[in-house]
Amino acid sequence: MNNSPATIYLVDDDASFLTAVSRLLRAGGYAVQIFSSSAEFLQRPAGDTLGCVVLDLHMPGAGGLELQTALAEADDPMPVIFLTGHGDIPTSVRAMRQGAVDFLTKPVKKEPLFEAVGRALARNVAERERRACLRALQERYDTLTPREREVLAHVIAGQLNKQIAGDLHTCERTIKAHRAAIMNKLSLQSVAELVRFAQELGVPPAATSDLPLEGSPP
Amino acid sequence: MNNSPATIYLVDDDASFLTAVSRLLRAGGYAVQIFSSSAEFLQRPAGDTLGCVVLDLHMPGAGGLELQTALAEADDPMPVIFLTGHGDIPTSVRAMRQGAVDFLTKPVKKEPLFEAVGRALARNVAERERRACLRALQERYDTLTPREREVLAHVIAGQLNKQIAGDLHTCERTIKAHRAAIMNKLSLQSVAELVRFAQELGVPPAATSDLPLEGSPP
DNA sequence: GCCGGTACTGCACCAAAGGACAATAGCCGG
DNA sequence: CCGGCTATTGTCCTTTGGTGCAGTACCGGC
Repeated sequence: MNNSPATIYLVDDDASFLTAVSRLLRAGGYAVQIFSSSAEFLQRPAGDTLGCVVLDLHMPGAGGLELQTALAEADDPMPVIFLTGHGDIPTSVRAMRQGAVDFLTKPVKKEPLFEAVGRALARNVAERERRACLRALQERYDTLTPREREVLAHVIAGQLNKQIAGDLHTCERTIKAHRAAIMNKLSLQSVAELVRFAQELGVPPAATSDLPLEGSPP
Repeated sequence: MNNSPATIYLVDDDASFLTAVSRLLRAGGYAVQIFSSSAEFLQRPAGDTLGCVVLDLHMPGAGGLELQTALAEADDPMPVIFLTGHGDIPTSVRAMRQGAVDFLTKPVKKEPLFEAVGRALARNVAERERRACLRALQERYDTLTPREREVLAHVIAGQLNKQIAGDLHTCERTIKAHRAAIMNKLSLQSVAELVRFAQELGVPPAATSDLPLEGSPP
């Protein structure tokens, strides 16, 4: 199943524990990188590989929860598994609420660890896929000129070319030109696809001055 | 803040605990209903009020986690808070993973309980709003005839009337009629709105036989 | 100063969508 | 058996959308 290189990032201040767990994980076919503090982990070269983080809770400097918070703000956050010797229920609850995949206690047995790692990696795969997809869409959107984006916003609001022209103080023909450019650049065939495209990216529809009154006031 | 009647459903097999906590919650301005077992709670008259559930973990019959699972399958699930005397970390993790709002331990202090209840109710409000919105949309969708739904699926796939007619083995005029009926019944003005409508409801676009080949093969 | 990109605009033409009016056929309940 | 609903189809006409061709204007860079 693991044809792509999955890396487990182990962060713990207990050296003997690091070696023991890393040996276990490597035996399971994972690449492992070890860090003895939060700071050390945060300074790692920013590789963009599939992986997850296994965190101790109590460490000198920033603790596990702080590190988790810091990680969550990355633009490509990896799933976090806690693995600690001195956990309590409130802490585990907080960790889970902040999105941890699991919260395990030392000494850890093989099966729960591997089960958690498996789930974490599965989640990371899904998230990465999702992000890659969004990035691809965003890249296409970025090729649009500012004016085209305005027109796009009005189109996905369901406005007619005529209305858009009114709102943007220009003529219908111009809107048609922008519209054609938009569909070309995004290589879409229909308004339906365009709406879904924008929906995915969270592009908001234009505030429609869409009162069903005939004729625009001067 | 609580102008709508929020009800807390307390489920615990310890009678003295029930009275103590219910008194505490009532003093905080909540309506409270108490149950001494999972079975008793599940047999309550199905009221549709704003509320949340506070569950003990260990009870005769179905335990808290089982009850949580059962609750999650209701069509109007209430948020769950665990409140137990004999919890451990793995159980709290499981509870949180299954969507619990919080996992508290006895004896419980006032602030964490009220904080959890507040969050649970806030979540319930948001969920109910969301569900009400979806129900409203679904109701409108339900007024469509089967044929109209087929047409809808093709429209939101971005197909032209002509193509839809081909796929449904009928003529373009008929599609236009259905389309008009759809827009009327749903009181929508544009394809863009229609696409968003369908998206919200999770109506899938029709599998488009949309190969850009001119002329349909006989 | 010329080039290229962006925005804007006009005219003409065709395709697609939508509304008005009308009609046929099947099915169901009273 | 009839009236009402759904599904279907037709014709005619108008409005919208999309495209080709053409031309103007502004702006930043080589």
